Parts: sequence; structure tokens; C-alpha cells
Amino acid sequence: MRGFSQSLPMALLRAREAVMRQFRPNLRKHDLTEQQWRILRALAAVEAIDVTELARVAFLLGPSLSRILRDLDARGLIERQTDTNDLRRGLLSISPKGLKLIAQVAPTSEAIYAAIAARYGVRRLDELQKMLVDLEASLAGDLLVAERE
Amino acid sequence: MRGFSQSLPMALLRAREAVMRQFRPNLRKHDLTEQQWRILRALAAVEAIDVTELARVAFLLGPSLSRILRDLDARGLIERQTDTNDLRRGLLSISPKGLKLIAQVAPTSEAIYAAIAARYGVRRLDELQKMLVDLEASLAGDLLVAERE
DNA sequence: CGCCGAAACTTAACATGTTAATCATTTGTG
DNA sequence: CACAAATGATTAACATGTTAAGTTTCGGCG
Repeated sequence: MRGFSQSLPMALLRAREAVMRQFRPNLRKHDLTEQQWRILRALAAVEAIDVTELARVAFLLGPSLSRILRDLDARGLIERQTDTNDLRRGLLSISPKGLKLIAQVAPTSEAIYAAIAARYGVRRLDELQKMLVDLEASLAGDLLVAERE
Repeated sequence: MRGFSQSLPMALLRAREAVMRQFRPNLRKHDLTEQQWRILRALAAVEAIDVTELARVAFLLGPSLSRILRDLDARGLIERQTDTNDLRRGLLSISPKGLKLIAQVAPTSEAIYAAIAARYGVRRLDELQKMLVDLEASLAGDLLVAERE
């Protein structure tokens, strides 16, 4: 059977953890989890967005997102309203307070990212990211079943 | 600020999720989580191992491991005993039932792995793994502080 | 119009991730 | 030998991952 620490999922997990370990202290300083930070950044990039679409871009499952939004709302970092055309849909946007928080966190975050790139090699990092995207794309369909038509 | 879906942590997360999505159904069929499976495989590779060392090789934090071991023990998949030389230390090994379960799960798991490698390219996959290990290694020390001496 | 299936969230329930605190044992040191 | 610090492991508390079930609202269709 495949050697254990050589498995692909393990290698991805370990690499990701090594990267996140660099960022976590900075986020923690501002009482943010990694997921909360992902959400704030995603919201900062748009005017407004519904919950389903946010789940897609922030790569979070619905239930996790619901809980986190509840907290971010309570902290005043985001604003929620209901879509007037479809009452099922919740529209989200970032609050001024949220924007301010992002401005506080982002510089250090960027510096860390730059340090990682510098140490690993900017070109290699770029190549790695391409390979990761390709891997994801290549696993899009069913794996063991032939995709006909 | 850095584009969001281009961030390295996100790319690693998405790639890993794409890979794990392939394995999860097979594990679930045998009522195993990904972490439980990691532990069983690690135990199958050795005679006995203490909890701390298992946490290291299975890349799990102590508290997670404690909980999972409790469950695996209750299911009769592992065996526990105390180190006679150091009563703080718990020694773990896999049970016959655990070995049997591995034998049931492993073939499909191997087939899925082979299918991933075939689709992405065996050589490329190997290269990717090397790059991931390198990334992890390059982030071992402190990032923003110069390592003197 | 009225119902029924689908869609958008949310809640529930259980497992793991993460940090801090606790408990038992061991080890080093005076 | 006594005792403080360190170690191994677990427990606690809170956040997220994951699947299933529940709620409200839409849309289509008779």
C-alpha cells in the first residue's frame, strides 16, 4: 500500500498548514479566523453578493457560512439585507468597520505573502499555483467512470 | 490587495478538496473519516507507537487524536496499552479487526489514486509532490525574522 | 387560483481543528 | 529525598467541516 506521508492529500495538507501557520498569528491579533478573513476579503471585492455566491467564491459550505455570517454581523463587520425580488435570498456587503479592519490586517498579510514568495521563489510559486489549479480542473468530472458524450 | 482566488492557501485548499472528494465516498462506505483512515494506515505500518509519535506521522493535533482514538478503541479497531517504562505514555497498535477493515478499503483507495495519477500525469504528479514538500521545508523557520547564527 | 417540487438558507448533529487548561508522571536539581 | 519544571496525554471550550433535515419563498402547472 502507498506510503503514508507520500500520499497526495497529506502533502497538500502539510503544505497548506505550513503556509497558514505564517498567517494565523496576524489574523489572531485581530480576532479573525482564516474563514472570517476569506469572507471579509470576498465582500470587499464586490458591491453586494448573495449567500450562495459567497459560499462559492469563499469556498465554504452553507452551514459554516451561515454561522460565520451571524458572528460577523453581530460584530458589525458586515451588513445584511434581503433581496427585494426574492425574499429567500440574503444580500451581503461589507460595513465601514469591516473595511477598516481589512485595512489594518492587509499590510502585514501582504508582507508575509511576499516573504513566502521570496523564500520559495516567485517563479516557482507561480508554477506551483498553476499546477494546483490544473489538478483541481483535472478532477472535475467523475474519476472511475468514463465520461461519454 | 492580492486577488482572492489566486491566493496560495486557497489554491492548496481547493486542490486538496478536489482530491479528497474522490476518496471520501469509499471511506464513508466503511464509516471512516479521513482522519480515522490516516490513523489506521499509520498504525498498520508499525508494531506499536505512542500517541505523540502517531500525532506527528498522522499530522493530527493531540486533542483531535485523543478523541479519535477513543472512538477507534470503542469500535475495536485498535488496541491500547500503557508503556511499562513510562506510565504517561500510551502505546497503540492496530487490531486484527482493524487490519481486516484496511484490507477492505485499500484496494478501491489505490484504484482511485491510480486514476488521479493517470489523469493528471504520473510524472507531473510526482513533480507536484516534490514542490509541495519543498514549500513546506522552505517555511520551516521564522519568516520575517532573519535567522542569524 | 392552488398545489407541488425546487431553490435558498438555516438549523441540527456529530466530527475535527485549534488553543488553553488540567492531570498524572517523570526528570533534573538542590 | 523533596520539589519544581518538564513531558505525555486528556479534557474543555469554541470555531469550522460535513451531511441531513427543516423552513420559507419561488415557479411552474393543472
